[in-house]
Amino acid sequence: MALKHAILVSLGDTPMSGYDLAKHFDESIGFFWRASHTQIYRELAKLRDKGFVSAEDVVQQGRPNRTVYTLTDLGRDELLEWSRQPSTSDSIKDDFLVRLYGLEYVDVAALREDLQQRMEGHRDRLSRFSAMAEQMNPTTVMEFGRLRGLEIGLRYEREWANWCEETLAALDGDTLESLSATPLALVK
Amino acid sequence: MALKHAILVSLGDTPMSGYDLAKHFDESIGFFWRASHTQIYRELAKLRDKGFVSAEDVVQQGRPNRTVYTLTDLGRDELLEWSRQPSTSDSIKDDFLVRLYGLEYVDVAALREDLQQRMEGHRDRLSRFSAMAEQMNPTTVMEFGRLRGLEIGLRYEREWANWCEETLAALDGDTLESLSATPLALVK
DNA sequence: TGCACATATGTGCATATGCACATATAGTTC
DNA sequence: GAACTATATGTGCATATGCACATATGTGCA
Repeated sequence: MALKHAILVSLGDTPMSGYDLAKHFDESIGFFWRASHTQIYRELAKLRDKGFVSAEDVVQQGRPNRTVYTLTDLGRDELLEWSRQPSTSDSIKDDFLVRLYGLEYVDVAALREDLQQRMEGHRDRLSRFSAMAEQMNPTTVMEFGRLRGLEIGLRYEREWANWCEETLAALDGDTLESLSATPLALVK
Repeated sequence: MALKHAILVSLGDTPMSGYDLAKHFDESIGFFWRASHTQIYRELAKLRDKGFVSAEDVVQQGRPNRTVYTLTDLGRDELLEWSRQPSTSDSIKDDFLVRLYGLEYVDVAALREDLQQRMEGHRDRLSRFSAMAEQMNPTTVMEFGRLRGLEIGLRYEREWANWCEETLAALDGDTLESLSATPLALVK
């Protein structure tokens, strides 16, 4: 379970409130581990109880008060220990691919629209990641790691976007209809 | 939630027991949606209660009896309805990438070994998927969908394997050590 | 005045999921 | 004979996770 560790790493950059973390998860580290604000608040309470982070209330004028969390030395130790365990990539779970697997049972028109949406999403993220990667110029170990992470994200989005385009073309054409007639047409 | 639908689709191919399904998930559809046998048995009970599958006890000699499940018309309806909802790709959750994101806090030697393991896993699956794809020769709509699924899986594994190799090379070399001196060395 | 929005932090409930464990039959291997 | 493997189906418990909702402050807008 890395939510805990994703939070600790994020707080290592700079102390943050739960609200800040939620936004941070939406933008950067969220590509590797997404989380909702409810989960973040709950996890922060646990981390504080264990002493991995320290909490400080900050009074604000004009806005509600914040609780700002800081990574402690104990938290750093925890990160080091965690990094020595083998990583466990969470299983892939993709609704869309299950539908494709059972193509005969699904509404192909709906699938097409879904595919279009997907493609646009992948393209958006691809251009966003590209722009981010271009701005990066690693001078530290940390920046090197983040650029590598961005790099795999970029390739992931690129492959998916291309795959969506090809699949859409095959579904939009008469490939499906002609399948029984010319079975070899699909094998490139 | 597609576990339910992954099961229904699988049972559409051929009636199966929970045990069969668990094995099936380990081999084919599991690339898109992994599940443990406990989860499968629990889900089957729910699907039977809803009438999406029918159950039949099969007495065996020499081995424990089986309960074989068959997709019903109601199950088919459910699949169609499900396919009309927009798909929800489950969030990416990768321990390893979180570690890379917080590279300064982790044990790099351990990370290297982990990376090596990952690379081998991706290469194994890549060759397995390649072999499977070569054997496929789609003559039906269903087979077309499955080949497309295999295709994205193949690309996914290929990109990851390559990325692992590059990252390993960077970590094995003196890239990290020389970072402060030659910050531009990493940007290809 | 009322409403939506941004900030900020949570609770309750249902479901998902994994791990350890339980149980039973029968063949194979040491 | 004991241990191990494969078949076959489950339960109990803890944790993870998301959705809906609650609460509080202040700003901008119609």
